[in-house]
Amino acid sequence: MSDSETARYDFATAEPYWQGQWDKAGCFAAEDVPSGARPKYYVLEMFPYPSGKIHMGHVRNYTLGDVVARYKRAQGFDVLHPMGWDAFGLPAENAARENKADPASWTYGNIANMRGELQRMGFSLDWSREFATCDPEYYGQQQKIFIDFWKAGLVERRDALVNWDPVDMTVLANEQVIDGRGWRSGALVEKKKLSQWFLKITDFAQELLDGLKTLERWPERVKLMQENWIGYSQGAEVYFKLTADIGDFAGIGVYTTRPDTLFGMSFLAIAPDHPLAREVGRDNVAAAGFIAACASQGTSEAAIETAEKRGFDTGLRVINPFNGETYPVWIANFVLMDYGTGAIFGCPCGDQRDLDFARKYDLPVPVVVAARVDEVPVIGPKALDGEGVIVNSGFLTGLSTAEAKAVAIARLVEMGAGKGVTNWRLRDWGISRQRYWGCPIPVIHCTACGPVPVPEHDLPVILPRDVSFERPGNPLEHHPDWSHVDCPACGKLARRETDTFDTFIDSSWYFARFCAPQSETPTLLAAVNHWLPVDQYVGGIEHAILHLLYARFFTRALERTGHVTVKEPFAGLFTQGMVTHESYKDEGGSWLYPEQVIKSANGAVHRDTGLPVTVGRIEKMSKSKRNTVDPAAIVGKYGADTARWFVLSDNPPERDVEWTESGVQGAYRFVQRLYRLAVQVAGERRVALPATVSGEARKLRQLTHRTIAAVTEALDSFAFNVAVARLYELTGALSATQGDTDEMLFARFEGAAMLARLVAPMMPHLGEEVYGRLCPGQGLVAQQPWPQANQALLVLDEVTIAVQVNGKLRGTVTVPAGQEAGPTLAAAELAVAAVLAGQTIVKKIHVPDRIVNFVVKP
RNA sequence: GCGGGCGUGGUGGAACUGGUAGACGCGCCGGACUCAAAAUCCGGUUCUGGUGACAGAGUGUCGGUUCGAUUCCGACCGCCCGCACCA
Repeated sequence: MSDSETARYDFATAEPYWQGQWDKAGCFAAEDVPSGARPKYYVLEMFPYPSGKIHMGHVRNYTLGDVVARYKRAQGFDVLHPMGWDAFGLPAENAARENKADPASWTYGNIANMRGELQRMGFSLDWSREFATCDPEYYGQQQKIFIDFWKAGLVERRDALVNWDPVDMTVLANEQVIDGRGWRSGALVEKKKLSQWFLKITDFAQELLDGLKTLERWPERVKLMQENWIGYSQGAEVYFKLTADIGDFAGIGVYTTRPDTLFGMSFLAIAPDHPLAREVGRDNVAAAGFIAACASQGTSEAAIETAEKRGFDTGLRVINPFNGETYPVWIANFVLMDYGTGAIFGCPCGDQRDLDFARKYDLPVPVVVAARVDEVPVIGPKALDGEGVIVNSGFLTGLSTAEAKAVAIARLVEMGAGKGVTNWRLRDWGISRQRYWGCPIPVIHCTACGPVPVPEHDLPVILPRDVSFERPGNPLEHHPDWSHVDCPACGKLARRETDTFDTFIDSSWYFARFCAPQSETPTLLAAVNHWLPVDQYVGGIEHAILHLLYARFFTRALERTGHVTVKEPFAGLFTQGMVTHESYKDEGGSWLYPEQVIKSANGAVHRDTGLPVTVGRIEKMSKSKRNTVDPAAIVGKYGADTARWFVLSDNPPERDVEWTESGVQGAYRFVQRLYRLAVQVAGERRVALPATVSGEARKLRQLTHRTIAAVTEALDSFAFNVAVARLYELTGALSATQGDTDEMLFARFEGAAMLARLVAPMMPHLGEEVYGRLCPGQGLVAQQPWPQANQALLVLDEVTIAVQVNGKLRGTVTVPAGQEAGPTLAAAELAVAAVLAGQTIVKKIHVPDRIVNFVVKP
């Protein structure tokens, strides 16, 4: 055999060929409502935004999911593994403004290109389920869902303050406001009150919190982040009477988690945008000035001055219900209007912020918390915000802080001055966006009837394509006639809502639509009933809160409105790390692409100029730093399997992986090595399993079966890098074997065939190629069951165990596996006789098949 | 500030419920093949001392529990992530 010529794996031919074979055999197609009896497994990766090209993050994300999908399929599961496009969003509008491109054409063009790139990776996807969220067939169903939510009381319309960019004439998300200016226009952002649609996620706050406990296969830190975001807190609402009414106000409601410290009150503070503050500002110029100063604080100087607490004494006084004394009312910049009631009672001894404030304005600091009853502490610069004993507090004195909370609340209720309440950090979800490229909100505004839902027979409300991006602002508002419609209720001329949905809605139910993407209802109950929840969801940690929380809420709302039958969408979640790369700068400080840099022993130089290049930090691949590697180029040079193998092999998938050229070359070497091995073994004489297998051949068989067990365990626990290591090991051992006895030929063939099947979830094309050569005519690896380790071969014949003296390794001894203590200890003693000479053995420890330890003294 | 996580060779990392630390990959060193190169194959590679068998040290630092600690406990140092005046 001329191995140098024939034994070169031509991935460029093989990869498309096997993709065609899978397609022809329908390997990855699932049914909406399966007729078979196989158990179901739904694998889903977060679907991509169609930016135009796939990047390495996609390669990693979809490779991880694909390994799971292929592995579960081999284990006999009926696997659903779909793909689609998160296709609405601002980049399409920006492209329209910059290149005069139509957002729809731009988006669908990008999708076509990315679909091709994904298909070249050989992912085991059911492409017949593909959809884009900008398809009217999808977003029309979403409009139906919205109307159902509305009918179920989960939708509200109310005024809200938004970040308004006066140049772009659009609403900005918080993260689009940089130093108080719009990220695109650079204009100073205004706070503007707009009538907006809200989904009542807070109705589910308790359920969303409790539900986290049921998510056993979610990363702890994601659950913790959601828990903090939901922000459960328990406390009391306390009502303070004003000594004199002002306007319509006779008193102020305050939320506190520390009703036990009410006797330690020093002042009451309200938020600058509290209605009472505005009332005070009406005829108090100084107060109005302070309030205005606080309002502008939200912008550029905010970052600098955050720590500085400032206040304004209104001159008003309130009465503490517990001790009847009066306290001043301040307006304070650190009190937030949208948490609790927008007002606090200040207890400087038990709260650091209150203490800072009291010190600054020279307010009293009554001491009401102590470590012990008989010890009244002196308050320095630190407040006593922990647990303790209540002192100087009338009927609460002597109680623990926990007891005092309950007693205080009971007394407040008795007095009619307050009650125990639960508070949440979570806010309702504002879903209106003044944007074009999104799902139209299916509402008609009538001056007589108010907002009216678009009747179901008029759905979908289709996004018009004849829009102009010449003017700033939302093109839907400028459209000559789109918004002019008759009111569905009274028939008079009315106006269509021109806002579109937050695109997070699009991704909040796509997993349910994938179960039956052609359904004429948003979901097909029989299908979602079968497939949901998603068994394994894979995506980036950056979605730990928003997307994953919205999807959890949406699923509960869909359940309430009868669209799905589960409460949690994702039973298992895996969050993968980022793909990183070195960054490079030339002498002028400009970023360089990796392919512009040549590295040698004396440092890095520019490919064209030969000038020195600075090698910078390893950072997440990003276009701005030019440290990107294009998957298409890698696939062209090394093939899809090499790219897949590399992203799996280098480190645990939850961590960031650094893309290195030498690492990829290593992966490519392995591809070729495995292929050569297979060609060699395929050319050998084929024998049946001999009656007995011993010696080297038996050892090889044992390694093969240990590898099956180890790879199976590694895949079950997402330890793909460990699976890779075990496969390298088996390949190395197979290459090293010699001899052509029947037993060796059998052992080698078995090892190679198992290797093909074990490697197939990770490198599916090579797996087919190798399996096809070894086992011609036996079908596709993609349709083979997962190999089972032969238990008899997992039991070792003999073991080499460590022999320690006083816990230090002094030798090893090889004994039959499972041998009992007596003979093992005797052999061990012999092995370390030199060390034991002249010592007295105090104790002999024997852990079967593991270790022997002699405790000695002179 | 609050909450969470992580520290292992030159490097990415492995190590089951405490039981031979460094699997496997990358890099590096040496060798084979070749006119040469590429490709491939073989050997070595934690550190220190020694030609060597071997000896000593070693999983961020210090201490504890144990026959035995990368693993368990305590304190400290460093790095990363999330939230951020949430009353």
